[in-house]
Amino acid sequence: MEEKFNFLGFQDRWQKYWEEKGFYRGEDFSKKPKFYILVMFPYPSGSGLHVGHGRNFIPADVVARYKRMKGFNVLHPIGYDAFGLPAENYAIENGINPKISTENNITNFRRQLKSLGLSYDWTREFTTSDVEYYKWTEWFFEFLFKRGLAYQDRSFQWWCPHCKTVLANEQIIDGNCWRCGTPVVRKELKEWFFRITDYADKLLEGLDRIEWPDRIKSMQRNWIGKSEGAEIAFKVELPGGTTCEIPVFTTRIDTIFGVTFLAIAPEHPLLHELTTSDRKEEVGRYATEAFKKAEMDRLSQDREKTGTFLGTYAINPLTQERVPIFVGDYVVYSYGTGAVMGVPAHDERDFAFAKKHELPIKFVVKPVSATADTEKAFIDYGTLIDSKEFSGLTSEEAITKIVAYIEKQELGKGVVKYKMRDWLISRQRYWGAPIPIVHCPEHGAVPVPESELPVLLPDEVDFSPRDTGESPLANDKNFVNTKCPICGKPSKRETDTQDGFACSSWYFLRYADPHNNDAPFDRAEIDYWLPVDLYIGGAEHAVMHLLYSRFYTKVMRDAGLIGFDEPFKKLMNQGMILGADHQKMSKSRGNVVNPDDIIQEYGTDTLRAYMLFIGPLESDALWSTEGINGVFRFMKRVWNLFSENAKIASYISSAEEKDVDIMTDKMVQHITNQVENFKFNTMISSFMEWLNYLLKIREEHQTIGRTKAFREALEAFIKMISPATPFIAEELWHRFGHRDSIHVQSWPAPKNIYKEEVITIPIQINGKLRDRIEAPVDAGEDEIKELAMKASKISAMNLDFSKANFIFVKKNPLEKSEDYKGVRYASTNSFKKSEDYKGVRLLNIVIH
RNA sequence: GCCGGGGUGGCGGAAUAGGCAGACGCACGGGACUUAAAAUCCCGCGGUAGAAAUACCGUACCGGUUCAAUUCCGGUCCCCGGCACCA
Repeated sequence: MEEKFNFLGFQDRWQKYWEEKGFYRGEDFSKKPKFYILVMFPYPSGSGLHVGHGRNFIPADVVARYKRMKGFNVLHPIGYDAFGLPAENYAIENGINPKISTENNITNFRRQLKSLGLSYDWTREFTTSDVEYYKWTEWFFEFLFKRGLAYQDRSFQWWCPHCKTVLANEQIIDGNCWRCGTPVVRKELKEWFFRITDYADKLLEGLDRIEWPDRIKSMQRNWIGKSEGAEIAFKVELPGGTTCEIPVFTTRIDTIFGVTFLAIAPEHPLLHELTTSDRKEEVGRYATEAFKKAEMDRLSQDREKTGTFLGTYAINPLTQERVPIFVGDYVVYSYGTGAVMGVPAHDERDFAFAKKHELPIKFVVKPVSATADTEKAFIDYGTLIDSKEFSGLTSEEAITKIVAYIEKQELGKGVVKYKMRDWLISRQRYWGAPIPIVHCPEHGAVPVPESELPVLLPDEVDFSPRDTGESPLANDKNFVNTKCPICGKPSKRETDTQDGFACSSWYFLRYADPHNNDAPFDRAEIDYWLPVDLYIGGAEHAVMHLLYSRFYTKVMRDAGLIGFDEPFKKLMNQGMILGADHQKMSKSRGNVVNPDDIIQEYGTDTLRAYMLFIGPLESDALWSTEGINGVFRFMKRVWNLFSENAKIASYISSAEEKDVDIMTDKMVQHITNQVENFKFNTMISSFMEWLNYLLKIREEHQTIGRTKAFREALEAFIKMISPATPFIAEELWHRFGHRDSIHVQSWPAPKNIYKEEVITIPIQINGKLRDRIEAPVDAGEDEIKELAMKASKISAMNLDFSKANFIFVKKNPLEKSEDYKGVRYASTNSFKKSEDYKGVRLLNIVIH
């Protein structure tokens, strides 16, 4: 009886061995081609890893290990995104400094990551809350500040009453805080922003050059929200006899002849100036109501189009018509100019507003074919009517011509607007990278001199957050009080800290040169390793981390700090692992599965193989105990066959060796293809098929198990499965008598000693499978035709082949590519053309 | 509403680029081994009809192109994700 599959007996041993040997270190400036594979680094929470984390880390590790075997110099690093609220909240509740709890959590994370057999370069590990790291996060703040990309602004911000901090627009999901789900409220505060909007166009353009999922690209495009239109000013005669102008933004300047009113947002600065004295009370009441409503009804879908007349009129610059001006809360102040021209005939919202306030509806664009329906807005492009000299033009033509006209007449201009806002980066919390700014009564916001960085986060602080919109750091007099770097006058330090996303916006660069004390990184190291070749992480960061990182990268490139402007060449989003209740795994739901338990029961290799087998990398998958059992059975069968075969000392020969060799070659090609295409679930299936084949042929032909071909098949198998199941592979490899590690072996290539001689060809009659024949691999069409007509099931059909049309589907040898892309098939519609191809793969006989 | 993705057995899923639908695994049913159970091994497993051979139907639905469609085209329905009064 063979030895039991005792995985715990060798896992730790090999883990130590690999680390001592340093196999997984990325070698700076190696002559080998480099491959940088990165996973989104984890937040080291107190609850440790759950199996869902493996959904990301394990496939990435397979790629890293595969690439090493393919001769690449691989950089596969890991670190911790450690600044953030959970550690701080824990500190508040338990009085333990976040530094301590973070260190403890990381110790646990590191242990768990190692137990998963992940082949990280541990020499490059860092934590964003390390002084050595956040010094450079501060440095980057100043870098942006000096380039005019960081500024302070006092305005209404979204405040999370639970986290007691402001949030960036991207960090509000459906009106709630992205972290804790608490509804956010408006608060007027002076905050720090990064001018990401300056990069809107570059962020948009770069998306065309990177290999990212469409979903993420579309979310970013959506978020940036570029729209091209025109800005045009409407003149207003004010009650006092003076005049002013209200600029409006529109993407439909072709509808300007249909303007019947103007609407401005309640926040509009000209609101009171534009209101006649008899309307002041009413308008004031409306504006106050609107502000209140803004807090409550943010989410309501179809809000009523409320508003009220200001008492004043604006002049349509193209028609000189007088139109009433309204205030209406359906106008978004922060977009465009905060004022819109009301064209009820051609905009649904304006239509609803006009109906409610009994304003005229004037159609100036008619549909090209169908007749106009005057009971609703016609929002499509069409042909202009009643539009003076522009009548008869299509909307497209009219937009170009009217923009040209207003530019010539200096009434307005073509402009581009974005939905994206600047990134609000200050947080009123303790556990983050300090903002290295000193507020001097004379010189204003002054950056701390570079030589004095870092501004250290004080250890002894009263962490309690405040509702005032101040950071707990404001409690620490020693921290706050300082001198102005310019004039030396008593000044106050900035007490807000940076958004955690500031830390993660450049961490992928730091791995190239993680211990540099003189700079965030050395340019040569960056030029060697970056950009990241493959980045794997969750889709929840689509418009946060992934957008911010691209922004940082582009700024650095513009400053000449680095030589590329897109940090992540290829991006993949792993799906989530759902608990037994079909819900996302989380501690609060109580459906988490701890990898420690799984490893104890089944071993790391089984866990890894199951993670790969569970489904396509990008889709969500349900954790199932039955499922992992199936994979465990597979691992045990691998163990039994291989450990038994390891005892064979001398080989005999057998007639079936050729079959085994052909199968090995097929599988080598097939599995290589699957890894290259990240099809890990079918890759594991292929190993199962391969094992089933080996067990079956050995069952049928006792001697085959003792041949060289069989041993070679097992060695190819074990090498190729080693990225997925590194422990069992290493153990069996050594049992096969090898002294070196399996993880420094080369990836197998097909041997191509034998070619298949006979293949099975399916025979269809009128497109339906009726029989199969065995034929020589390069049999000609006539030969196959004869065999097909004689095939038992076909001949039993008594068909009249004289009128039959024979369609031979063949493989095309010309298109067999070098890179194991597999054999490709071409269907051939003309007999003439089919002469160019060899090797019939399918025959369809058409008889009518 | 707009954008993106999807719909295949009881379940997870497979089918590389139009060519054998359902690989592989789970669950289930039957059998072997066992005093018995677990473990392991063998057989079966889309639907309908049939004792069986086999036939017909079948990849959300309707239609089209093709010798051949899960795959391509047009339309419809449904599900998931994102954005949403953005002018």
